[in-house]
Amino acid sequence: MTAAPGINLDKLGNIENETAQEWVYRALRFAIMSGQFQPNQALTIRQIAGILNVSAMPVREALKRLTTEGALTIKSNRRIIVPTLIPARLSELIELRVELESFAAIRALPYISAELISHLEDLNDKQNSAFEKRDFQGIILGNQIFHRTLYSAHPHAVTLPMIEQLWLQIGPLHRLSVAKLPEHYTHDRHCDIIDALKHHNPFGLKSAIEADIRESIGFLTESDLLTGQDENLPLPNKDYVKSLKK
Amino acid sequence: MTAAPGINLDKLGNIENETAQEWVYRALRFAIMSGQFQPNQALTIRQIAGILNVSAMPVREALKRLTTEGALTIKSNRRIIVPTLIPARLSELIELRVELESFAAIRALPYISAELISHLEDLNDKQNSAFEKRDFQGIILGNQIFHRTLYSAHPHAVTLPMIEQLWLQIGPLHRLSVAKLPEHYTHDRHCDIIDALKHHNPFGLKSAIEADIRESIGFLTESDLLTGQDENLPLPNKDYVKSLKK
DNA sequence: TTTGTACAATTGTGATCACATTTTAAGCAG
DNA sequence: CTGCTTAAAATGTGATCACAATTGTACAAA
Repeated sequence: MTAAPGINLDKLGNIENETAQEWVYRALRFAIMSGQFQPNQALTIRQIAGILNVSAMPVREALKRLTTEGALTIKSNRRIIVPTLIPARLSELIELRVELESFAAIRALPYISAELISHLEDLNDKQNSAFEKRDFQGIILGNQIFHRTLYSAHPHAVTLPMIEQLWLQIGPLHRLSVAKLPEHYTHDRHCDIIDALKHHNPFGLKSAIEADIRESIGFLTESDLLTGQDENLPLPNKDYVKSLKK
Repeated sequence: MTAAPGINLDKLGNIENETAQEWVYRALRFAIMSGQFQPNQALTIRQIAGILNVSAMPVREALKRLTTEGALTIKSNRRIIVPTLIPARLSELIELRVELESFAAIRALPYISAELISHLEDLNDKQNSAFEKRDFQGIILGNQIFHRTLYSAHPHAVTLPMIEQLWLQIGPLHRLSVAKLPEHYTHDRHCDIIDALKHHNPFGLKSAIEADIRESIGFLTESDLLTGQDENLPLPNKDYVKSLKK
């Protein structure tokens, strides 16, 4: 944990042969996905470089990559900020999460082994204990590891990178959603998921995944949202269509 | 069109206030998506910089971004190449395309206007004339514009960037698939799509989209594939799961 | 207190250089 | 012609500098 005005950034352990740029990218990605950045927060190259003790070069490449993934936004003045989600966009992201994660789970179903199921049960136990301890970070990460482990069972899971991209885009709201979770948490949907896996039941799996997603963040669409407009949301716009008509 | 050993790269027109990096990114992305690069082809920073007449800096950022999107692959020796798709992976990408594009089309359905439908008909006419002229580039781009226009009808189409990411990943095979298209082309699926739009029929829309995708590239999975193994395909692997078990 | 202006600091971008590693080419022996 | 060694060229990465544009701040005028 590093102290800096407004930026809360962990230094991740180095992987051998890893470039500095890759390391910075992982650190920033981890921070965003676990909800450590606030919406509308500005990220500057030199500041991050100072915190992570590298030159500006690796940082700017990492920021550009995250911008491409929709995790960050470049404003018109070229400043890089954490995007603010408008409700309509968040709603679309959640619908897409339901679609993609159901798809990935059902695709992984044929590859689920008994060992993997017991492993998922372990992961779920850990997350439940994190929940009891009100360890928000543990809840967020535990939930991601659970889902990632499930979808990764498929040997060619091309869907997983896209799902993680959605997690990234919703990331800045994650801390808020987890803080509000106890109000909406009624049933352990992960158990439903595991049950569906045990019975090789694709329909039950799909509905359990959907319920898990909606109960964890779906309620955010109805209120609670920072409604600050973002001038540079990378939205596919009607202007594009109009320009084609001309 | 620029002459260079093995690299066929158009210079796109500049957009006002566009950074050099963004311009290079668009040019490379366009080239990949329209199938101008061969699988396994190496792309070097200095060579591209020379062709586009910019310094190395914008090029490396653009290449990094495309790597993040799965459009390019970094080999273990850090060289950047156009990835070679193994059949299993291509098959997964096609399934995901069907899923995502059906989803995007149905989501766009409520926003379809009469003008948009007539515009889609125009686009389809253009593509058909490109087909008669055996203009491969025109077929590829026309098909993408048709689909992009349809999905963009939704004002918050968060799905479109992901769909384009899939097009990017399949890009290197596009030229091959279009060249083989006449053998498999039997019916104008775009007309089916437009009909479904006119009747506000989501089920017909979904099946038309699916048929369109499968008939355009689906047959590639059965043969024709360069089966050269790629040592660094960014596959979510079982090793990850195993390492979690440990 | 509020408003306006000039100056200083900060920002992202692009270019260039140094360096370790890898690839290619050349040279030579068999 | 083949196989091996060695030198030269090329490559990606990281650091640093210059520059235009933006932002922040201090100070003066109302």
